[in-house]
Amino acid sequence: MHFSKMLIPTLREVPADAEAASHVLMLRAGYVRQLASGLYIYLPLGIRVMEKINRILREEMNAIGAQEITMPVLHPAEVWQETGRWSEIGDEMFRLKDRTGRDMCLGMTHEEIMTWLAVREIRSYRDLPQVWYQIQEKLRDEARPKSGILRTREFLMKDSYSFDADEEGLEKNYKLHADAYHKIFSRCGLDFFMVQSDPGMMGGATSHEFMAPSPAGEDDVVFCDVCGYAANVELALSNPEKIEIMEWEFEDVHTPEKRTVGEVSNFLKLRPEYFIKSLLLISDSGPLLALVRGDQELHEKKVNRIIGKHRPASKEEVREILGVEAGFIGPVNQKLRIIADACLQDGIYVSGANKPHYHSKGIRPGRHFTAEWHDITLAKKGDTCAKCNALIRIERVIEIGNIFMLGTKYSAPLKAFYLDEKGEEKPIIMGSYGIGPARIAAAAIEQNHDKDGIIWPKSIAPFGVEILPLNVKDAGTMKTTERVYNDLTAKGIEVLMDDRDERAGVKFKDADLIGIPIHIIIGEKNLKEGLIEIKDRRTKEIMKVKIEDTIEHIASSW
RNA sequence: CGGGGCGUAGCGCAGCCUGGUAGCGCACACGGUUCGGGACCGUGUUGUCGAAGGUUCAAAUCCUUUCGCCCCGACCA
Repeated sequence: MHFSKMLIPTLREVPADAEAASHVLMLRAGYVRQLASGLYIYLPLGIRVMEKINRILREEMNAIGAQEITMPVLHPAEVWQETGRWSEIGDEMFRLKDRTGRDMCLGMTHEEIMTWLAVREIRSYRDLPQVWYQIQEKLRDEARPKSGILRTREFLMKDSYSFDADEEGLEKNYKLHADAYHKIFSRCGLDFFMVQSDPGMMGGATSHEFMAPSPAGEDDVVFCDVCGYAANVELALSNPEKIEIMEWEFEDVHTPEKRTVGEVSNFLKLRPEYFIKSLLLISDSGPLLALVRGDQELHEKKVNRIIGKHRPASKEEVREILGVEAGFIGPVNQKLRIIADACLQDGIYVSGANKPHYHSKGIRPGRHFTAEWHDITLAKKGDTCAKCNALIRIERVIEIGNIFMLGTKYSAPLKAFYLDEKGEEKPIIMGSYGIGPARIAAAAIEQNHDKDGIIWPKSIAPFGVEILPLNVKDAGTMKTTERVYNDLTAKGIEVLMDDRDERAGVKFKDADLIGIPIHIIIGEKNLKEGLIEIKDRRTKEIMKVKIEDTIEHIASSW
């Protein structure tokens, strides 16, 4: 491919709207352009990268017996109404009506439609298992598109769905997908790992996410380097730092105008770890008190799993329900249901005395109050592993893939049943598995770039080699360039030739920005000695090689 | 949806506070010199100042409304 014939609009300056490294570099190097918030145009270089990634996806999916099909992006509402998600999902779903007034939506995922197909085409246990996948656009009206192509409103997704007769079948397909995903992300040159995750609105019991470490990510993951425990902080279990137990006697202490843990802690000269933070929550079944240690944060999703939908009470509600101002509430003598973080079972604490401007010191959990004990705090630095007690690590990551065991969540309401060997009707057991190719590309850049530009892993680079003839007006240079270009092309290596009549500096800068892993530099001085240069984009090391040995050198480093 | 920031030439920005003929750099066009890390000199082209309404003799600038984009948070199959 000739550079001069390709649309590669590189930018010298950093676009004002871009923040994340991958976003800045994809714009500057001419891979994408933004149409509107969360909507991107992929330019020729961008398409090449996406196609490289998609090819790897297809190869690995086909290798586990998955079959590619395609699904419409426009869906009738009825299918989504049958599973209840039409009403469960809010503004994130793009909805519209067709000309006859029929409710429609744009597909944000395809469980319903895949199941719809399974309902019609799978009758017998003999038809199972099946794994179907597609690489198609998904549309979601994201509350906040961000970081370039990392979170967009329209995006490509490889989504596969497994259909099995029983749980063992599902587990097998789940494992096959987990293994395939490991291969896919390794082949794409990513640093990644698999963690336990919260199934969220997908439903189902077990799910894992594949995460690529990067400061541009949106999730935090807890790791234990000792036992290997890895989980999204959305559900990660951990033990807060242990504290020395103080043998205080129970007493009420005057704490005028001191309301927050910070204020009381300063006033009494006691570390926040010795406080119980009492929070009044309003759930569907009424008000209740949630207790966490003073240095901990309540984790809403964990609480959600215990009491269902809830919200924090307003200041007025606290006064109405508990009869005291928010800063002075505590667990002692409460008639409300109390859920408390498990770490509070041990120790002696300070908390609100349930009367204005007083706190109680010497509160002994179990004696002065009782509660339902759960892990309801957000895992944080300094906590120890819930499994092996080693110190945990927290890392920021980009979610690049996920796998869910769905069970019968979709097959039951949509009536996707099959007949087993005994002629009994049973629901199909399903799994769903997603990968975002654009996130692979973005994560690859986040993990592989330097101040000069992108450094693509070979497997997903838009071209294998870029040739830089420094002076296109020199006949000798161009003769050698053509020769090398043709030889490499004949070897099946994709080559970008910078045939523009530009100064050498411009070509070097653009080549570094674009990030093709190997550059072949052809200049007049070296040519006189029969040499060309091969440069490694990552290390910037340059090797001078005889013209006739070029192909061999490239091939051997492939 | 809450908080913050920004919309002026293709890109990056100044001008706004204190109203008075819209600027700078890059890019682009032409001429010349240059030619291995985003060259230099000269000449030139490019704008509904996001939009609407208002105040004023006069609005990029002040006021009101509105739209868009970015960041933080909430949310995120």
